[in-house]
Amino acid sequence: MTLTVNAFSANKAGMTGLDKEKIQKIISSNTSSNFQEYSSKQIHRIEARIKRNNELLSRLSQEEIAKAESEMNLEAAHIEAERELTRVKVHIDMDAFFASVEMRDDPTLRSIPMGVGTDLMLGTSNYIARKFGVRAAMPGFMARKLCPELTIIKGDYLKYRKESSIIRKVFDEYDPNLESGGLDEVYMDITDYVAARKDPVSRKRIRYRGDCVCRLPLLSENDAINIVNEIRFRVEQISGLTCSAGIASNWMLAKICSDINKPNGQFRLADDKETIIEFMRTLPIRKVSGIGAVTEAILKGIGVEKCGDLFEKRGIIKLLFTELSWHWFLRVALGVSQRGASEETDNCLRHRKSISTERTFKPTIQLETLLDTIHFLCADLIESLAEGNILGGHVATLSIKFANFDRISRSQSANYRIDTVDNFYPMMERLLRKEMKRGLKIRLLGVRLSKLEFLEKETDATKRKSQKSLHEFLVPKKRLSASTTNEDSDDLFSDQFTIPPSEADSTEIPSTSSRSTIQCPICNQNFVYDENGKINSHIDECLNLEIINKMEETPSEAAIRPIKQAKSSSKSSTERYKAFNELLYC
DNA sequence: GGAAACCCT
DNA sequence: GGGAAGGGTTTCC
Ligand SMILES: Nc1ccn([C@H]2C[C@H](O)[C@@H](COP(=O)(O)OP(=O)(O)OP(=O)(O)O)O2)c(=O)n1
Ligand SMILES: [Mg+2]
Ligand SMILES: [Mg+2]
Ligand SMILES: [Mg+2]
Repeated sequence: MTLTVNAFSANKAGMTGLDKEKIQKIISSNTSSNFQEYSSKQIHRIEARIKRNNELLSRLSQEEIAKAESEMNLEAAHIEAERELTRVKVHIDMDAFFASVEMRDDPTLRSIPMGVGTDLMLGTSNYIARKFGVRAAMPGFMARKLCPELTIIKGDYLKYRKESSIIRKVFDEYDPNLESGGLDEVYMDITDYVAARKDPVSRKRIRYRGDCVCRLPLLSENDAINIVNEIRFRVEQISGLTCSAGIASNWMLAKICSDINKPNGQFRLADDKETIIEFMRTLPIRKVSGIGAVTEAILKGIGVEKCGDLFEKRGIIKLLFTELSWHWFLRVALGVSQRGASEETDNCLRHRKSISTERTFKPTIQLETLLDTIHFLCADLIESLAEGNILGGHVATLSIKFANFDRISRSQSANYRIDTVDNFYPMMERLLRKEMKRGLKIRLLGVRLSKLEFLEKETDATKRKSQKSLHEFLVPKKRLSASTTNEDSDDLFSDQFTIPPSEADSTEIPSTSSRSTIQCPICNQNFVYDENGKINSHIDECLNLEIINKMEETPSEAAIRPIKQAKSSSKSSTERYKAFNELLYC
């Protein structure tokens, strides 16, 4: 049996038609034996699972399988009865997000292959680099072998986070209850918006600063496709960044669709059962969010490669997997989202569940240095709590990665609130000392707080959506009504972008207005009405200035960075973190 | 409750 | 020579 575990999913956007053999060769020939052993261990584990599955399978009688299959048929009928085809679900995902931001801000990067990250790891790459096989989650040094010309930019996480909040204001207008999946993507339900928008809306151009591409004013139609085009267009105007969208009757499908015409494109999957089932029939399972490298390999081990196979093999699947899993697999196969009469009473806004920080460094066994490292990590984490209105946590976890890449975690609950270095560090120290007895070199340490307590302020910014679980992906949670969502008082664009769908943007000159002067909605400067071009370009500049100001509002020191070194306010910490800093790779 | 193995960006 | 960092859920004990 030859097992393939694809660490990288096949055919990522912008990576079709690549010489995968050649790329794989270059990757393997640059893999250290250390990492190779780690990968082999992973593969062996999966092989063992596949073998076990096959043994279980060989002991099953045809009757048992037939019975399971008919039970699945029943289940499928239930799912089918709940198939929801009337919602307009949209997934929007920024194109090469981190890389696009860097390209926007430095024109010299626009025409060359580049990646964002470090020599050790890339967070993403631009589409030029993808042609060489360079992609997210690939070490920078490997990427250089594939593409010697590659420029690697160290990212600025704070910048991306700010960018994320800027574009989200556009999405918010179309669905105030949108759910976020990471910095660069959102899940929306624009059914109500589409229904509410009766008349075409004309919007004036808002040019992003710099020499980005600008387009003419937009006059949008009112169907889903045009509205999503409009959303993407406005995102580009406000940010200078492109995105791609998927439109379908549920989020699982929409997410898959947003990748189809990436970059800067969109795809709509028709909302009828036949189209959906045919779409799923030939769709590689890995495309589904929630099916990763391991599940792909395990399913392949029982002959499942396409989502359609999940239905074909439903009998054995029911017998080999947990109920949650087989149920979800079945829904995936059918491409079904349900929206039953019984909705979860549960919320849709939720607090984050944990906060963590970790560092990779040159493997060491020196206790002092390691202790200083966790001291730094603890201090860093405690310091970052305020930003998220977190008071502290009741569970502290130490994460260790040994030189051979094996990872363990050790956690401890407390009946008091862990909220200072003084009541955090000692716990971590104790846990670390215990594990040091193994006498193994360590390459990463991390600390985490969970069971968090929050400073209860009614600001939505402190809350976040839960990650969609297998089940939730297909069964949407009940949404808050729009009226329960508060306006951010410090929202720069609150005047511009909270206008009901039927009205035009305030950046557009009201055609019904007979006033002879008009006020810039941002700086309140007055303009004579017929100086049309003048006010428009003024507002452009004003808006752009706002964005720039906002970016500069928080100094780069303030929050998360991709790689943070130990810096300190006091001399003693400078000394304390010295050895640790020297071991940091970046 | 704790730990590991998945998953996602 | 070198393989990240942040967050989540599910499963097993
Ligand atoms: N393993 C990963 C994957 C992603 N990211 C970061 C960098 C990406 O820019 C951003 C968004 O992830 P996407 O998966 O959406 O990838 P991109 O936006 O970069 O590219 P695409 O155009 O394929 O969406 O998250 C990361 O740090 N590490
Ligand atoms: Mg993206
Ligand atoms: Mg994304
Ligand atoms: Mg997947």
